[in-house]
Amino acid sequence: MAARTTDRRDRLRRATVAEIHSAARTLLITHGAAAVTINAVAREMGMSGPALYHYYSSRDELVGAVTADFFRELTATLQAARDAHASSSPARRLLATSRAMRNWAITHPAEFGWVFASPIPASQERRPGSPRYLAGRDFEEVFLEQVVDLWETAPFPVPRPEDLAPSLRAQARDYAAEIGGRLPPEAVHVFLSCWIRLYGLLCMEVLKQLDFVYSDLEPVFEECLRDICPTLGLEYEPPAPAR
Amino acid sequence: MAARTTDRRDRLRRATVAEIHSAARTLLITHGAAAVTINAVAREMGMSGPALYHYYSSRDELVGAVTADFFRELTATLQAARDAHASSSPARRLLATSRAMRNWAITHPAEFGWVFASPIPASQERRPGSPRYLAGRDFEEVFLEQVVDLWETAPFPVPRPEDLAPSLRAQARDYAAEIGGRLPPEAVHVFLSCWIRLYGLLCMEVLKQLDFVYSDLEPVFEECLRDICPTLGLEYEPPAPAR
DNA sequence: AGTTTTGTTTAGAGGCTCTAAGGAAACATA
DNA sequence: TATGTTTCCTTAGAGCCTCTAAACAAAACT
Repeated sequence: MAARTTDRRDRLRRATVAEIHSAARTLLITHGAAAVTINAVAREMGMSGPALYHYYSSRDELVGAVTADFFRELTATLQAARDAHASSSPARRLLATSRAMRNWAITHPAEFGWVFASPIPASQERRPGSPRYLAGRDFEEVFLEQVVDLWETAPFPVPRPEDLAPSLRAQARDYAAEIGGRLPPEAVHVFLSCWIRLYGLLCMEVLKQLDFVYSDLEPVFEECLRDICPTLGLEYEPPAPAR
Repeated sequence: MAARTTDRRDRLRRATVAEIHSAARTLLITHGAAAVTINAVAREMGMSGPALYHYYSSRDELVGAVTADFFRELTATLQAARDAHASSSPARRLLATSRAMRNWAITHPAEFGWVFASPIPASQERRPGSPRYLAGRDFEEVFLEQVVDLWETAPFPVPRPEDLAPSLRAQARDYAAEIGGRLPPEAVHVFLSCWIRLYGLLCMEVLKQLDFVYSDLEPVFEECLRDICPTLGLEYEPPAPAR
């Protein structure tokens, strides 16, 4: 039976791919990004180097696939946080989602750093259609959808169109179209302002650009959240104390 | 005469070091960070690879030295911008310095990216005392000194100490001590909040983390400046139009 | 049973970092 | 001026990497 054996092959291939990713991740965590080489990954799983080229056509492609994995894991974590607060207020839900993001970042520093200070920046894997790109979209969507929800139920204040710089307005309009017009350009701009602050802070934390002064950035992060809340018309609430 | 010939040797050595840095920079700009290898740099200047090990004991050390170069160049640019506005208001001076930073970043994307998304993150060159570390200090100092000046002539509002999270207060106090007590901890915190926003935005721009929506970040940067100004008790002024 | 597809292996070309050993020039000194 | 020393640079090579090519085993299809 063609279908069954194809299935079986597929299963084996999938298992191998999973093992490759797992080996790569182990190497990343234990020996850093530079240690994730085709040869080392193969060695880790008792194979000889060139065999991996039957699964990925280059090291960059492997890196991109692993990155997409991490992205998806982060996205799933965010969705779980969101769902755990499905019946809370939008403010509490968005705060929980944001905190889940930082929590994943600091509990998975190697993975987060790998994704965001990617060793493979402008090359192959950032083009539309790549696994990495698609995973990034889904990630972003978790926040976007909550802001859309917010916008529809309790619209936050936005600047007048004429107060936005022309080039900014054009770019916001393009993006608004790209997300299916779920937000008007001005609301897109507010969303992105918040996003930049949140995301920027995490990137700096993970790139250790603030080490020279702050080692514990949790209160800085909370302050950032507190700052952002009014922009989205939300009421800040401190995190639930550890239980 | 011993002194003269030693001088001569020193001069030659310095010239070679300069040529090494220049070759490395050319490679960085034209072929990206990965192309800056010991071998390629040597080849670029008609030498054979191992010769470079008479100047730097490892690739990492060369990378660190070049990074420090870039840092110093950026710092000099900032100082020039500051000095060009020596007689302007503190607000105008600080805005000019900030804009000079972004200007250097976008006119030298390879160098800025090299410095901030450093290919050599936690390793050797980030320890205190390294060229890279010292250069980073001088860089930071350009902004710090202006904020100190501001604090002394027109103190900006700061949170009450009891409004800062305890761990934050402790960290701010340490840093305040490190800069010779020129700012009280609360003012340190305000300074750093601004710094994080400015610097974070530039890092994200240069890491192309915002490409998915904004390609021209100039207006976003201006908006960030406008946002920061009141925090430091300054009046925002738009940039002088290009002449 | 024979053919194709798939997964793997070894061999190897060409790159990299970095060490080791040797030669040549410039300098210091008798 | 002749001799020793320091400095700079070379080639050789070990060991890592990516990636290609060719050979071979095994499973799947016909």
